[in-house]
Amino acid sequence: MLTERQLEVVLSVVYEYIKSGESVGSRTLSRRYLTGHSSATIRNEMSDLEEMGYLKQPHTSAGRIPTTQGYRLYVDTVLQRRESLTPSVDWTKLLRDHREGIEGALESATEILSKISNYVGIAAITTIDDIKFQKVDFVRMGERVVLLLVVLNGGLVHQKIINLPWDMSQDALDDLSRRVNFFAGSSWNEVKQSIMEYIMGELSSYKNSCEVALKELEGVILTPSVKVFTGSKSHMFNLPDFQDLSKIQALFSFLEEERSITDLISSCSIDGMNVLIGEENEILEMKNSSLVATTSISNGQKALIGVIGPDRMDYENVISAIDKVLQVLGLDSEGEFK
Amino acid sequence: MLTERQLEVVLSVVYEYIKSGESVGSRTLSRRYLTGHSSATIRNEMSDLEEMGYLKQPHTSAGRIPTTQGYRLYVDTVLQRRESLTPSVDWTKLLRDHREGIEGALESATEILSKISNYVGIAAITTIDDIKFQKVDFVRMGERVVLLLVVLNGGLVHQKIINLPWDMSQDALDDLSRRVNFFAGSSWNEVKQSIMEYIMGELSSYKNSCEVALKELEGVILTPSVKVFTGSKSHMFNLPDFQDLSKIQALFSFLEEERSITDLISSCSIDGMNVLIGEENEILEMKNSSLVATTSISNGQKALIGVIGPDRMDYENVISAIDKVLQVLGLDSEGEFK
DNA sequence: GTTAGCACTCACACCACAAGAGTGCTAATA
DNA sequence: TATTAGCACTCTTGTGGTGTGAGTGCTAAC
Repeated sequence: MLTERQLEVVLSVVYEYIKSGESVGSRTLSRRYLTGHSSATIRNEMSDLEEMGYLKQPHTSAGRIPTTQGYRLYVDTVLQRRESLTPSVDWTKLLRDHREGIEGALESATEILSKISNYVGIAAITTIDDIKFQKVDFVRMGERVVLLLVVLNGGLVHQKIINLPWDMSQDALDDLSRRVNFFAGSSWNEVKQSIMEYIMGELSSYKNSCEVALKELEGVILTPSVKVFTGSKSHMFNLPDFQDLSKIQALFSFLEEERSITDLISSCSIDGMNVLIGEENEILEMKNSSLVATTSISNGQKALIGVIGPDRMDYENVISAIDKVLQVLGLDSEGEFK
Repeated sequence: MLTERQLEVVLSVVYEYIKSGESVGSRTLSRRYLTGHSSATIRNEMSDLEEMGYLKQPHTSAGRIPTTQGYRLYVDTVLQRRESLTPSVDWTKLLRDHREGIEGALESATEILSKISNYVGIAAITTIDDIKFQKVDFVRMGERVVLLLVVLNGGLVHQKIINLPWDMSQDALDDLSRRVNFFAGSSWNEVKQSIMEYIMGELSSYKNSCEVALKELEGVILTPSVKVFTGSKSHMFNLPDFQDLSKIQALFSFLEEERSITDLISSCSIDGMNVLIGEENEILEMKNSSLVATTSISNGQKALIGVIGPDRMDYENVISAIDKVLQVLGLDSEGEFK
């Protein structure tokens, strides 16, 4: 168990290291944070804390930097003490005019988070079980080629090109759409049966094509799909943590793979603020980086908004920034549009 | 005017420099390319060519590297010698062949180009004058909130959230959609008048809201919009041209701004293969980079597919890669490519 | 016009050296 | 017993000198 003073040493090292980016020496601490103690005393404490796993030295005879465990202690303390701070930025203004629907809103959110955190904002939205559709549209693009548009309940729009075995006129397709849309808001399993009956009856001349169309529709609705958004990234080059080409390349190629981001996201199991620090991440490319993100579920969709940055991240600011963005988006309360 | 031998020197320097990435000396040339001449002779030629602006020295007493003018000579020679492959591409076919519509097809194209060229594939599609719509849909998302979906003639899908002054039921919205869709395929100016009349008559109870809705629709249809896609980029870190952090940051932040890419694209005026080398680019961040891209117009849309890389780019490969990608996208009717 | 020869230049890698920051340890101190 | 001052030691970083190799420019000979 840590003494009060030891805790203070760890927190000070983390705080100072986050601020400066350089390893923290005993003298700095004794002058700025623990003014009542000499550097020698603190040196002894630091030595003990290194043995306990909270601090480490980048090389012999350098100052100390936090380990993942040290960051963890800091973050847990911060999260415990957290009070919603007053925003220094006019968020509402930034997000008010997201005219591009939920996807546009998430994209704006990542952009804002990138800007104010100086790290990389990310967001994702995925459908979870028993999603309902709000509107379906079949648009004839050419002979036997149809564009399928599906608006899901939360406002997500999916599009897919499908090929039919037999050509259908736009009128016939409209007929089909109308029939399907009659069930808008019901869950797919309820819908399926009655539509099939209808096809067998009134639309039987297009039976094959309709079956294909509905099969595709079912695929779009039932297949859980993820959409990922990332904010601007190029300012990461300026961080001292990424002066090394290979490090920043690792991060960038990681962020480029949608697949790897969805993996990362799936490790956010807590319903609320998730903080994954450095080595706590399963994924190799993230061992040097951290993820702070909140998840929230509404309308059959799970959304995630967060920030990826170096493990030497300004967790306190990032956490409150995410809080504020969520608040403005209204995602923490209801997934409805205002 | 250049002598035969001078031309050969320039082309050899460009070729060798593209291959090796290091400045090319007179001895290398005399041994590998112009075996009939001594290094001293070539030194003299190089000195002349430097004065003429085709070559330059990174520093005194180093070998020569091409100037923009040198690259230009090389590219023009290559382009002249190339057997012209399928020059025009039917973009509409692209759409049919890909599961995710034209946007998905373009995205795949950038991914493929990134992979096979080792630079960055880019693509863009933009509407040009008098675009026609194929289908319009108004979907009620909440009180006075409507999702507007527009499918343009080429298969581009636009979505936008609009706010109405008065609430409209989904039935009323369907009514409106149906009426608008009656004119699918006509140009907007023809449509506008008759729809307005209809609103004034039969839909007059929703007059205000309908006017707003149509105004927004008009905006979506008439405002020229650009969609930009970029392929994977992180392999660019491996190029010797971007070992400098500041250079690669410049490129990445450039590629991150959709705005700047559209600017770049608009400078591709030739209908066919455009090559913009280094300083030929208007844009500051591209002075060190080059763009190779083809444009083509069909269905009221202008599409572009190309590659961005360092000015020391393997133009020959890139040009044939783009040719090939276009060919595959245009000819393969089953549409699955990897 | 072409070539051999030679002096010169510059980038780069290597080394030694000094300065500075910070540690660990020991002995003195409250 | 806990704390502190003092000191030797370690390691990074920056700097200047030096040697090497690649390549040029120039001149004189072919």
